[in-house]
Parts: sequence; C-alpha cells; structure tokens
Amino acid sequence: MSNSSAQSSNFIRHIIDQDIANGKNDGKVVTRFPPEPNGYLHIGHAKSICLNFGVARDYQGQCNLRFDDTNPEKESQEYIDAIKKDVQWLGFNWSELRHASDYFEKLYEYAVELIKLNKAYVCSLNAEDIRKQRGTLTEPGIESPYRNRNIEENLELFADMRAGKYKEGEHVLRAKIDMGSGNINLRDPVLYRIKYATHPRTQDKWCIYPMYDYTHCISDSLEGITHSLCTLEFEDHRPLYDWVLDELKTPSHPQQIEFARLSVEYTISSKRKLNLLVSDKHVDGWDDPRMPTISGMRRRGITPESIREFCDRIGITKKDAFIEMSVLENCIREDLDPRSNRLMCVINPLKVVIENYPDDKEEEFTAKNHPKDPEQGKRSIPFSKIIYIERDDFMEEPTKDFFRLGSGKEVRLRNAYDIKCTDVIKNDMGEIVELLCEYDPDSAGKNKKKLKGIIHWVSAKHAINVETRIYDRLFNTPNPGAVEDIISTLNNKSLSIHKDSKIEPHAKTITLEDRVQFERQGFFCLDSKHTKEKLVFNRIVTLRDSWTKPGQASKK
RNA sequence: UGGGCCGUCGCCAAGUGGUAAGGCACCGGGUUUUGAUCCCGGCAUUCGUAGGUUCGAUCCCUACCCGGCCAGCCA
Repeated sequence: MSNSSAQSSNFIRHIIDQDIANGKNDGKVVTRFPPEPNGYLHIGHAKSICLNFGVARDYQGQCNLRFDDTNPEKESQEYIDAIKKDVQWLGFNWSELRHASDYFEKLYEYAVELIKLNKAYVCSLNAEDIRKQRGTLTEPGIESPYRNRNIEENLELFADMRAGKYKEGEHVLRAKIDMGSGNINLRDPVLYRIKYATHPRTQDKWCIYPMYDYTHCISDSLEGITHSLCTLEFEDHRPLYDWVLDELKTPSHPQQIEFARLSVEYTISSKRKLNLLVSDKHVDGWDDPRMPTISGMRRRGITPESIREFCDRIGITKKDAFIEMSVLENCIREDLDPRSNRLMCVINPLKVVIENYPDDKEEEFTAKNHPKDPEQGKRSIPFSKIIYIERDDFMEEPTKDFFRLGSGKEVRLRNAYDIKCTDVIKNDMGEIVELLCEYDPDSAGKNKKKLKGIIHWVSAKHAINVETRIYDRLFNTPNPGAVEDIISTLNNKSLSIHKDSKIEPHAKTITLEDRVQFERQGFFCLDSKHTKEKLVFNRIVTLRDSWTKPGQASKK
C-alpha cells in the first residue's frame, strides 16, 4: 500500500503551497482530469489522474472529471463509459462529472463577445490556404484577407455558420491575435469549425464545434478550476489560454501548469497507435493484458494500488523522462507479495516417475499458504508416484551453477521429498519425455542434505489441467514510440499460451478477484475473459530472478 | 538560423548560496524447503560545458552545447 503520509512533493505542489500562503483563490484548490473520449485510458493518463485527484484530495479541494468532447468525429459513448470505469477502478471519485459540450451554448456566446470586441473574425479561406498563410517556424504568417471584416458582417456570418447555412470548410472563426508571432499558436488560431457530425451527447444540435484551445480555458474558468494541470506539449498554448481569458469577462482565470508526460520503456502511449493495434487485431482488444491501457492492466491482474504507488514514485517534473519497466514491476511485486497465497503450478510439465515409491500409495503434505503470514492458513497437497515438474528445472548435463535437477543429481521437491534422477527417457526425436527418479523416504520436512535446489511439482493423478498465459513486453525496442512502423517492432513472443499446465487441486478455490503466487514463477490471476469451464491464468509479473539461465544473455 | 521548454548516479528524483535525500537497477553478505520475500552493507569529492559574482555556487549571472515540443478546420 502506498504510504500517503509520505506523499512526495513536486514543483506543482510547491506552487499550490505558495498560492495558498498568498491567499490566492481564497485558498481553494480545484483541479480537473480532462480526457478526450477518443480511446481508452492508458498508464500515461494514470499519472495525470493520480496528480489531479491526488492534489485535490491532499488539499481538501475538488477534482472534476471533464470530457473534452469537442471533436465528434473521433469520440464515442463507448469511450466515455470506459473512461469513467477506469477512473473509478483506479480508486478516485470525481467531485463533478462534466463535458465540454455542456458549455457549447456559453462558448458560443463568448465567441460572439469576442467578435464584438473585434478580437475574432470569420475567415473564408480554405484549410489549405490557412495553412499556407500561417508561415513557417522561421517566417511570419500572412494576414488573412478576411481579417478586417466588420463586426456586423462577422456576427451575421458566425450566426449563419451555426444555422447550418454553409458547408464544412467554407468558413471558420479565427482569433485576431498576431500573424507575426514566433509562437505559431498565436497566428490567428481557429476557434470554431463547421462539422456536420453527430455528437455523442448533443446529437445534431450543433454543426459548429469549438477548438480545444478556445474550449479548455473557458471550461476551466466556468468550473472554477484553480490549477489547470496538463502536459508539456501545451506549454506553447498557454499564451493563447491566457489570451482568451484576458479578453473575455470569464468568472476566473485559472493557472495552467505543465508537467512531463509519462513514457515507460517498451510501451507506447499514443492513443492513435494503441487504436491501430486494436483495430488491426495485433492484440485482443483494448484490454489485452499486454496493453498499457488501464483496462489491459486490470485484466492482467495489476492492482490499482500498484499503479498509484508507481505514479507516486516516478514523480512530477518538467523533464522528459523514460521510466524503466522495473519500477512498475517492483511496485506490483511489493503490493502482491505480502497478500498473495502461494500455490504450485507446473507451466510446462515434464513427467517424473518415482520408481521406489509404492504404485498405489498417496500422501498429503501440508503447506503454508504464505511463508511469513500464518493468517493466510495452510493447505494440503497430494503426493503420488507420478508427478510433473517444470521442464526448465531439469538439465541433462547441468552446468556448475545450475542447482536444480540433472542426471544423477538430487533436488528437493518443495514441501515434500528429496529425489534423485536415475534415468532419462527420450523419444525417437531425442526429446526428453520422462524422468526416472528415486526418493528418500526419510527426507520430507527435513533438511539433512542441505540441498540448494528446490523445485515445484504437482502430483499427476491429482493435477488440474489449466491454461497459463505468459506475457512479455509487447515491443522489442525500448522506445517503440519513436519507430515509424510500430508493427515491425512488435515482440512476437509477447504472449505464450501453455494449454497443458498442471496445478495442485487447491486451485479450485481461486476466484476472479484473487491474485496468487505460483511459487518460483510469479504472480498470477484468472483471466476474466477466458475462464469458463477451464481455468486460464494470466501471469501478472515474474518473481525477481537473480539467476540468469545458462546460455542466455543477461536480461539487461 | 523563429518561439518555448529541459539538462543532478545506468533509469527516475529531492535539494536550490554553506559544501549531494530517497526509489528502481546493480554489486556484496546474512536468514530462508520459493535462485522469491526479508535483513544488513556498497554504489555521484560531484550536479551538461566554459567563464563570471561570492569567503563559499548544483543553486545567482553570461555564453555555449545536448535533448524534447510547436507550422491540425486534433486534443
């Protein structure tokens, strides 16, 4: 669990502390989380959610959930619903639920106001001409020939735009600022455009829609937002945010503060690209357990607690940062380790016959469900002559640093006997199909041989057949976002399905809400989408492994 | 070569005029029937570079260098 009393501070909290000390906003703190409903939320949004809701919580303020729904062509109710679910699942409750579309009428009135102030005009250039006249990074733009239309004409044209008298692209409302500005956002930015699209909420009421820059600042003001926190790419937009609020008589003038967006190694957080993976079926939907989406992480079994802790640890700064996967993984393990029941599951089974064990004998061993927490109780594990062990736990000619089972070698079966491998049986292809072993009848629960190797096992007769799904990083490169063709960097081993995994009978008690540890392998949970008659387990995260397999390069 | 932002250990990140917190990673050691957990220890004479101010600079000033961001009728 996150230690909220040790909440790390950051430059935004310092600013808020200052504001409160100065009595700004009457000491109130109001934030908002403003997603566009054009896709599912991902780990990057989690950072923003934790920041905005976290700040509101810690300063006894408010945080609204506001959908930035000004582009009906890309937005949908499906996304709105999914986003609400994800925010709540992460553990946050919004003070008020709003939509930018709630303000369309008000926004329109303000636009009329801007025209009357001679600060906005209807421009009849087409999109391409506007682009050409915007200039470049090093050359100033050219003023539109429509820039000096008189106020009456602008008012009439704008009203007619709303009334649907024009086609898409025929006119646009622009702010009258400065075509020579070094900041391109100030070169008479478009405020409204015509779109004959059905909006998820306002349906066909409108055919003109306000642009982000114009909408966001006014929405913030109308909601009494005090600190409008957004990512770095909006830094250049702040002068425009301030310009709109300075020109108009809005209720307040919130302060926009920008912070660095989150980048995690081996993932992407571009909704466009995530959407591509989904629509081209490279993954099993937005909630594929390999996806960096909130819903994907949820299905994977990652807890909201770990995600919140992760967001706490990475901090809030203005520095573009790349976070290593290990930070997230560590948060997950820290959360899961103390609360997960232990179980033995053989993912990739190898049959073992214990030759000196009586044919029909069965025994029950008792094992702790958690090595350090007696509260989690005990369970019994059946043992018999034929068992399965992990293929990776046997090496025919073991290297010196391999202390599991090998030909002629002895190993301890976790919670049971010590066994020694006496023979290896292979098929025609030369593949190992079975091991013959001998057990030491006096070794259970004892430690007379001080064996270093301890492996997990499952009694063949009692095993439940389950499917295990082992996930690896979705991409092969640390920064897939920088790769042109995202598909080419997909890791084709990111999912491996083991349909014949064997687990001890106690697995019957596992519910969809549980997270468990398969000893020596990692933390797992049931897959909500595939578990029906058959149990399907997702690997959430591996256990830390300080041993690098022989013949394999270090994972670094 | 326009505007704006950033630069403290491999990856994050505190500190901001008085002589470098913490986490992850990594490396040792201890406990352990999970090569897990847990525990103990190690890990920046140095804060992009070069000057300057100062008794003293990561922190102030100047210049330079590196790296992102911006030319949607997207957000």
